[in-house]
Amino acid sequence: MYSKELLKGTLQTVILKLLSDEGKMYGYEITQKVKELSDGHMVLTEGALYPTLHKLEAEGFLETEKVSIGKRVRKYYKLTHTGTSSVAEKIDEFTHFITIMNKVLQIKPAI
Amino acid sequence: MYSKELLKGTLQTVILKLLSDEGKMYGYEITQKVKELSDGHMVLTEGALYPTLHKLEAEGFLETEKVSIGKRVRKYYKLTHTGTSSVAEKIDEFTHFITIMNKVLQIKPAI
DNA sequence: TCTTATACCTAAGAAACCTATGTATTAGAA
DNA sequence: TTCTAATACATAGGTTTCTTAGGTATAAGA
Repeated sequence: MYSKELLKGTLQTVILKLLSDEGKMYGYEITQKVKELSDGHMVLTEGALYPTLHKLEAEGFLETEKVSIGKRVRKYYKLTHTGTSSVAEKIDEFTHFITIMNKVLQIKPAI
Repeated sequence: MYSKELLKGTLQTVILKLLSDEGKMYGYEITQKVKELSDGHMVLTEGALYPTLHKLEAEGFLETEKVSIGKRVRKYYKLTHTGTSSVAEKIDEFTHFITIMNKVLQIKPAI
């Protein structure tokens, strides 16, 4: 089991990248996709996910579309233009961070 | 400029690894070493560093030795036995974290 | 019928960090 | 010689981000 502390600050990047790849997703779908891609190692709690989605929407990175599925309402999120242009930047930030950490820790690049 | 949010959770790992390599260091020395190794990209603020050092000491990972330099007192930190055996574990946690993030973000391993 | 999965959400608190501030010594430049 | 920058320690208050815990409701399957 590894420290969840390391995940801090990565949630926005993960959400934006997934939406960039998938086009549009709803909250629950994002939690499942993350679980799948990480082989169960990364689990997004809803208490972290939903506030972050709302924040990204409020800041203009995401926009929503409500879709009725029977009596239930799904809320789909997709990238705005601003959101789209921020994805590459977020990924770059992350890879840069890893590069620096590898230097500071003086370890071989992680797989 | 990259987000400082990503650094959260890495400070303990950085401190323990540096002390593992260097034997003993004092606080100010650690800030300088990190700046040097990261080519100026990572800057440890004192408001983050000192509380973390005190915490690691209180938890038994570090022990201290005071050395007088003229009228000034330097506080050297070094790993305890517990601290030494935790270093590899911390590094493993970090590399595991990167592996998972690369999967989730579906990007090529960072340099 | 009962449990699990799906699907949304918020509130309260913890943890880690930054900013700002304080104190004091030493070295170097003007 | 005086002033600034570097060295060296430390804490207080605030912010951000996350976890824990709880709430509501529909749908599917045992």
